[in-house]
Amino acid sequence: MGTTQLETAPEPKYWHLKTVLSDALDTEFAVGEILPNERDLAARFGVARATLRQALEQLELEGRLQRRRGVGTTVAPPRLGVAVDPARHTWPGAAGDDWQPVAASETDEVPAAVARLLESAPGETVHVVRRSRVSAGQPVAAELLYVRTDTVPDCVDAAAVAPDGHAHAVLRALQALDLDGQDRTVELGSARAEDARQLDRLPGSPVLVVTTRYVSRGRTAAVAVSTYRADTCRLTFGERTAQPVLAG
Amino acid sequence: MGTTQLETAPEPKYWHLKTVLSDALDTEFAVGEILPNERDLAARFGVARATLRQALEQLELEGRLQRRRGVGTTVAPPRLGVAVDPARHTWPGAAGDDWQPVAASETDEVPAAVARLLESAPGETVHVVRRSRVSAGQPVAAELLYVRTDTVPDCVDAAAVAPDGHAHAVLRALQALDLDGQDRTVELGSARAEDARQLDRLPGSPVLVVTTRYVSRGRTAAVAVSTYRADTCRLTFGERTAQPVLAG
DNA sequence: TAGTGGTCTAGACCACCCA
DNA sequence: GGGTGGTCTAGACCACTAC
Repeated sequence: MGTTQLETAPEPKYWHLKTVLSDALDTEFAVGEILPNERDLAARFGVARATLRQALEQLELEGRLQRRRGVGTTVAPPRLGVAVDPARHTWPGAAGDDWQPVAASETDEVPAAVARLLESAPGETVHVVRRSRVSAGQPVAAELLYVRTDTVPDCVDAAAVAPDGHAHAVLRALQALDLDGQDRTVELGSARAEDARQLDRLPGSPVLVVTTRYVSRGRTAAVAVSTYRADTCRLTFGERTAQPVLAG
Repeated sequence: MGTTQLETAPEPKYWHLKTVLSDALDTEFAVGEILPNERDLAARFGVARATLRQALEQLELEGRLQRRRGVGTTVAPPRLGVAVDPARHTWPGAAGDDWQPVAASETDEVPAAVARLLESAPGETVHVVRRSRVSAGQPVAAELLYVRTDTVPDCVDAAAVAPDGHAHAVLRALQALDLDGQDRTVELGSARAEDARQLDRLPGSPVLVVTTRYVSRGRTAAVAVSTYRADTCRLTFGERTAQPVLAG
């Protein structure tokens, strides 16, 4: 055994590539700068395009790169810190929140997980309000807010009154109720078609799914499913919002 | 124009495959059951293995599947709800927390983002404690806890005293301090080699990175970077821990 | 040793953006 | 129309697990 090989870890090519590219991004590129195209990069590193893409995908996942079909690959700015409920225990739609209602309707198509949280019977209809959150000029999150019909009884006819009045009627009705509290979960998901469109991403892009439960009079009155772009967002809890990022 | 084609959305094959597989998982498979291998599945659906894998990767990302090299692909159980600080404002290592110290040392290799939070000078050494979190019998998170040396001055020599005493000495010293508060961020990352090993995953697997800042006497005393398995974990904030999942 | 998922290749075509 | 990233193919070999 002449060859002393300590830890001949056969590091995958794409992994090594990712490291090299990551270092290059730190030292040789500025935010917003366009990288060479994938075919050229692959040739330069002597790998197949698929392998190069595997490295780029990881870097995009970590928020280091931004890729747009027909345009190119650019160096992404640091992730945007977005506050998830700034410790204000308020209903959605309260004065000063960062969401804009987009549409609203009444439906009985409630995802099973949401129906369970709402304690709604199968087939029971609920209000559903689609909202959008914009921060620093770009869309960061899409939301579906599910509200039990019986918690906002005054809204039953309000929908018919104004063309876009339904969303506002529901949100306004919520403000009048007591809010006992809220709790929240965060998990990884992939953007469904409609959310992806709203977030200006491709379907299947990684997203952070925040599920918020609003409790009133000891019962779950509403459930919000908020879908944040995982590539560009850093969710913040508490006071801090400024600092950049650690990922990867 | 005889062909009336409303929205001929050319849905990618892997996307459609994902939908089909997802439905099949709901109706025809039980948790823990082993799927046919990738080559057979690809043949059955008439696609290349790479395409089939693209669908499987998404389903794994959403926590629906679990894949292990040399073994096979199994149906994953619902994601595990793990509480991220149950609203108890305590130092890490407080009685009853779910973390186990693994190792500790003093180092000056502090990630830039952490150094910024700690307000530590470049080259300044800090204590770093590696911890592990196990829930329901499986590892769910790996953590690196960075503590300013000057906030726990009694630890300088404690490290030499006991073989594994360093970690405990640092954690014990923290308990004696006043804790003004903490704040937190959550973002998507990919597991680095050491974390991946600790989490029983491959390097690069998607993880949820929780960065917690501990403030004492108006200064940042410690920063914890906790890396949770994104495929198996749902982070919970607040009281709720039980309910299953919505993702994808 | 046989079977699994993980990596990699060298092509091809498509959808999209912009000049 | 030319260039970009996105999808897809049909192979090959490797690393790991279990028998």
